Amino acid sequence: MKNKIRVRFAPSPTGYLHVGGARTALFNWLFARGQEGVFVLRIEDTDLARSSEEATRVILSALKFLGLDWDEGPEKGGPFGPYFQSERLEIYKQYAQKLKDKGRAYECFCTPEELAASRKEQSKRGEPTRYDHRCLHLSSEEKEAFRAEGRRPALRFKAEEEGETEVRDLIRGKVVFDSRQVDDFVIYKSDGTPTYNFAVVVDDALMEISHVIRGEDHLSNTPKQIQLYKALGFEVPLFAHIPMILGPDKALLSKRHGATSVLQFSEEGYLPQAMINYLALLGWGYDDSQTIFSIPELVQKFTLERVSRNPAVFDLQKLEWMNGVYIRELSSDQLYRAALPFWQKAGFLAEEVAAEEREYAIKVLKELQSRIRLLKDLIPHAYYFFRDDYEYDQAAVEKILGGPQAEAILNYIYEALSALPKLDEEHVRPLFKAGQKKFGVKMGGLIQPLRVALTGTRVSPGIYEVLELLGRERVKNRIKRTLELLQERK
RNA sequence: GCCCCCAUCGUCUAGGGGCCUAGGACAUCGCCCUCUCACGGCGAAGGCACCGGUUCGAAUCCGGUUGGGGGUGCCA
Repeated sequence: MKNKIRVRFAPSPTGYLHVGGARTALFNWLFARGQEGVFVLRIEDTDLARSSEEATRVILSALKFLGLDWDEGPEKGGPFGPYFQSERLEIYKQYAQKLKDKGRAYECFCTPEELAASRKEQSKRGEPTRYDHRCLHLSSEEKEAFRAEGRRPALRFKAEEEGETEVRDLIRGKVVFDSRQVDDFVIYKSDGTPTYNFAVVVDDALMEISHVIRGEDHLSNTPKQIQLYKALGFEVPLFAHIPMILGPDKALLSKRHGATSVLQFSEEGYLPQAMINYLALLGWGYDDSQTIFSIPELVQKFTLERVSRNPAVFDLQKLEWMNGVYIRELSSDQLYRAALPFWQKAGFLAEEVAAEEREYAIKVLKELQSRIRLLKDLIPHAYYFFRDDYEYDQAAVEKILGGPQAEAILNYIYEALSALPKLDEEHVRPLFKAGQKKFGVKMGGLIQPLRVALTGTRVSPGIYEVLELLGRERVKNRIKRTLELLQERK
């Protein structure tokens, strides 16, 4: 069981799961699934003030929405638990003590103000900002004096004084840092909780993580962590730092660029397959021609070697396009199930849907399927299929129904339709043909006024489909209502 | 300030010395299909940041410049 591939996703529950985190989770998941490895989920909630259970729940449900299932972690357990850092505090304490015993950690009584002043000085002199070792050789008397002042010490790691620290990165190759860049950083805060850099090393080592796949923002901190691994006698894992995701302005993607929460995308009607496919393509590519990948295909084809090194701009338009692709791939039953919550929310369908209504809904969906990119588009696009109280688009009324013949045309269609045995293309088409001659217009000259009358808009599925779906009663009522509207306008 | 990473069409990318007069996808524009809108089909425009090397030959290798991103916290 040694040398088994184990990866982890370790979010801190301080908010929702954003697309950057989702992409990191995805790459870990793909790597694990493709290598028969284990995907661990660990919650990094050491910052009690900012972490919440609610955020944890939201993150879990976002991962579930995407279909990124974990082998060990919350709700699952596993042999390397607990998987919440807040439940591992005793463990960190032990390893901190170990460092102290080895002389690789020491108490520091400096105040934040003192540290800031020192950094400012160093920066002014053009030197790297690092801890000045002020508390490295404190005598017990000096420590007592500080304690008497009421100062609580933090614990600092005694970093290496010289040499180089190498990060072996599967995506970037060997990255070398001058060890002097690594200062004596804090591993335990004065409030008695471990810092990120310390807890992450202890956890990754104890959980036997073989590959640390995470955002590039962690690359610069990696030498610190490697020094910790070595000081603690742990084996150093392999790293893979994946590029950041940026907004259109090339700044780090954040809320101010719009929706970045996975669950929010779900609420707007993005499909998980589309999210996965799009996210996979942000920072990873396969060959020169393929952009649509099924999830099994991604699992099979994903490799860290093909992850790109440069940051990627999040392109919402491409995601939307891709969502449209996946919507068009859905079977009518799948599409119905996806649409149901949206139409129920809009009041188009009841909680319990009768068989007949379901059948009607599926027919409407069939017409709308190629016309939408997000499930939420289904609400405005389907309004007139479910409700009679649609509004008329003013521009459409002006332009299409404003002509001198509009009333006559609608009257003609009203009469002609009433006489037809069935409102399908076969029966209706000849009627339009005749109308063309009668009014000296093209097909559109008849169809557009009818469309506006029936839907209130200039955009809809084909007119024959609309007629058939609405049925004779509704069609007649709507034409009549439109004619009344035209009367009023005079 | 110091350190690290990165650099191919507007965007995501293919490319890893000659197969490149640089390929694909989204977006844009045009044409076709057509009752509108989509879908679909066809086509166009658009890029190797710059400067030096190395080489018979550089998008590809090396160095520098510039630009972007990240880190530098008792946040993660």
